Amino acid sequence: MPVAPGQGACAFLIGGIMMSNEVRVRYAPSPTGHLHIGNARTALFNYLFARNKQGKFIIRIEDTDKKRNIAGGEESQLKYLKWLGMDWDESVDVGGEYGPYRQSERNDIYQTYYNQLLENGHAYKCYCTEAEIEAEREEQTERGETPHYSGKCRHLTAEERAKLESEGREPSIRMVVPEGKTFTFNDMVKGTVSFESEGMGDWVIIKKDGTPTYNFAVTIDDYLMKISHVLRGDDHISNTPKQLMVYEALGWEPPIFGHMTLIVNESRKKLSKRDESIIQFIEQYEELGYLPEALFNFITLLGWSPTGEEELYSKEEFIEIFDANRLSKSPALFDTNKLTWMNNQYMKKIEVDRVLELSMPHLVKAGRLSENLTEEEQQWAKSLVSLLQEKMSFGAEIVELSDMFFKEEAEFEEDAKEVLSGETVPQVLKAFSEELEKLENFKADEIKAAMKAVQKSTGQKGKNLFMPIRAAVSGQTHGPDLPQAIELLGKSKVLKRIQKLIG
RNA sequence: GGCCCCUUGGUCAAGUGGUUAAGACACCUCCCUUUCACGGAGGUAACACGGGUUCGAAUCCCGUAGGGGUCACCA
Repeated sequence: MPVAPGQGACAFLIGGIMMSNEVRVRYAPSPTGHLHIGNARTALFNYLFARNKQGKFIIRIEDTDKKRNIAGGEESQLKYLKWLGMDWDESVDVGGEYGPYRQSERNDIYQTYYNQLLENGHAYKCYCTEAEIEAEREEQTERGETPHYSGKCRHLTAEERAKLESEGREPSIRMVVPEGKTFTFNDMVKGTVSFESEGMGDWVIIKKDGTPTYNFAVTIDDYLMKISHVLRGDDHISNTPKQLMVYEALGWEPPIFGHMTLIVNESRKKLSKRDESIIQFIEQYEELGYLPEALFNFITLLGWSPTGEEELYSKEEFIEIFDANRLSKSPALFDTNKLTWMNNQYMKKIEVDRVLELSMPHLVKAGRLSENLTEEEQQWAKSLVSLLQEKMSFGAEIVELSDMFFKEEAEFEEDAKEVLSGETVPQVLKAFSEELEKLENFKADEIKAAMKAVQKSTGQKGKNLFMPIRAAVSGQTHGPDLPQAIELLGKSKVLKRIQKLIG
């Protein structure tokens, strides 16, 4: 069966031996910052694709721009990939047979190949200075042309080169862009995409400082690391022809490319790091007490959809059902609202102890609890979390949800004031406080019984019974299960609040 | 501006020539619960526009409009 160009073969014959073409994909972060949701999604789809195909998932660190690398960037990237639940087969930390996995350690490798390109005439040294190029660009712009390098160093003679070098000029190396050529590839998500070489301009593959540029390093590495599919963000699509021309110049078979849409913000633009409408770093979600499995689930459903109607999946299920053909072609907006809902779905299902773990740091930070709790306090905190668990969307929410339990006095909302102005309220509260006084243990079931007693003695029931009590005790008309909330509040605080109202 | 890509409810989205155009979030209503919440049942709401092709188009083709991406010795 013939295979479409650029499709790559699933299997091919070498010397009569059937070699299976293993799926090898990579996530290639540049350690310039923390793990971003957009990058996390790219990593996630690569991971899912690899695991679904029983292939390899590789992480390569793209640190060719020394100026932009930040301390701890690499560790942070790996840490949060792991936190989200991913694991990998080859990388800087676990090694692998195609290393090194840090581009800054592969300079000698790049050298081999740019020398090859220099020799076969696909690349040349360029002695232009930054100022010269800038001037050229300005001229072109003034003339209304699309700025691109003119290629003036392309045909330098050996003498001219020697002269420029004797002036102390450091060369960069540029790719010779073939004229009148169309680069076409079959994109896994977009279908057939093509670019004309016209107007591209001979681009730099090696900077003056000797380090490779992104498009060059990526090509060499992807090939040498036997990457079978390059699944990356849409913003890389216009880099593809540059990379294709390197593959071609070196006589290599390119991988299959797939360009996934970007995640956009509320104004439908690519997320910028400065965007404040959306929390952008995975680290921040961890800090806020989100669940990694929920985030994993949510991000996977951004730009990809399963066949059925179910939306909640575990990592294992996603691996099972992942199909790159179902990647969306149009950009997705990050809907915080839905993430919140989804995280709550997971929150309701996990063990109380885990919710407690997610909540404690926030209670401590808010000054509600101290770090070292007595056995009794620990128990109380656990009950509190357990009571609020089903309402929590993420850990940090515990602070506002538990507000009423930490205030000496209730703060009354408008609705609550209205409830408390009811005619029958005083008698209900009075009766209730008398019932509470009698209680030995002050446990939820006793409290519930006390309410029952109040109902009998006052004749008030339903809303007329519960709302005044809730409002008096919490200052609100909404909240968690009343008897339990009252138990947690504690006898003295509850009585004090009620007595204050009935004078 | 050049090049490339995209366009189904407010949002995420299913849909691959014939459907009453799924489902989820959000919103609204009702039911359940002696309160609240949970849960359950309903509801409002979409194929950007204009031409073709076809017996038939959200689906195919061509335009138009809108949006986005990218144009570095950044990745």
